[in-house]
Amino acid sequence: MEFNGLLNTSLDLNANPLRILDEEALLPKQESDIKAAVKQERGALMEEINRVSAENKKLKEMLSVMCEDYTDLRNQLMEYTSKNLGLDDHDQKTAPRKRKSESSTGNIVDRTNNANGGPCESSSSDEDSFKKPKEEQVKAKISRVHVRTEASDRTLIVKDGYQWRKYGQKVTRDNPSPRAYFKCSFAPTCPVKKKVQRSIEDQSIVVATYEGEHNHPHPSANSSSNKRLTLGNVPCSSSLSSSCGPTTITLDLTKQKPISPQETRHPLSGKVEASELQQYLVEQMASTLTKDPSFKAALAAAVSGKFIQQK
DNA sequence: CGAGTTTGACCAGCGC
DNA sequence: GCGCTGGTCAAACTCG
Repeated sequence: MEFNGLLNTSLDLNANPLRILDEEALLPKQESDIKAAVKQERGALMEEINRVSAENKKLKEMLSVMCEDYTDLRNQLMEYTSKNLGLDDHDQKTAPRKRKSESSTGNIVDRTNNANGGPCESSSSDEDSFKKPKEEQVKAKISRVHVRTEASDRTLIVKDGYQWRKYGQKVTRDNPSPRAYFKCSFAPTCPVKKKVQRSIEDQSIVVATYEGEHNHPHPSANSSSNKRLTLGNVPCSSSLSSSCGPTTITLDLTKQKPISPQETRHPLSGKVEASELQQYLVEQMASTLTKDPSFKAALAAAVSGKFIQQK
């Protein structure tokens, strides 16, 4: 995947000495020592340009390596996902019985036939296969969505367009953040449940786990709001973050930038245009980097360090 | 007043 | 069998 074509990785750090030189060239200077000093400064600045250019090139290379790694990982995920779609039954038969929980491995069970299809649904798991004999044959589809919210926002609200009724909240053992339980209240017969809990690793990320399939149309199918998180009948799950667990998707709700309708589909749904995906990812990466104060600070320190070295 | 939320109690599965 | 834990229930409460 070629991201470089989409990215202008040049860094304008206001370090362009030519502007200064142009101004200086306009000044009438007759003393030869001044000219010599200017010459010397020009040489130093040209050297600085070379250094910055080299650094820029290095950063470009790093970025392209990152992009290649991402592409590799993505391809591996796609292969893994497509392979596993047919392996669920076998895995379940050979697996040991386990407690009903996704906490230890992060795995989430999908015991149905993946009727949602496509690379979005995935994640076979061994657990849960022998327990709950009274459980219905139609076991709920389970998918997981990671949603990035403002860190200061302590509410456990994931706006996915559906209407939810909270029926419980519990503090779990392995996460100090409470877990909220929701039922779909849009249709009385809708069996879908949702669990929402903040990520233990990153409190700004809310993890929403969906169980079941809505038996009614999306309530906001015609409205533009809430479309962003709606990835099909049940919010689509796909992830690069977990190679063997449930597929997940991380969405950044802290950005208010309007998005095009194409972006409402998950990039890995297989139907989205590759160029759109590229652009989306590049925007996400750029946004993340520019928003990161530590990245900015490190960059500023590196650049200022270079200037100080010159003096 | 109805719908939604909160929260303590209860239940069932699991490990020891 | 007991204790721990996650999931659910339902009465009390809040809010529009």
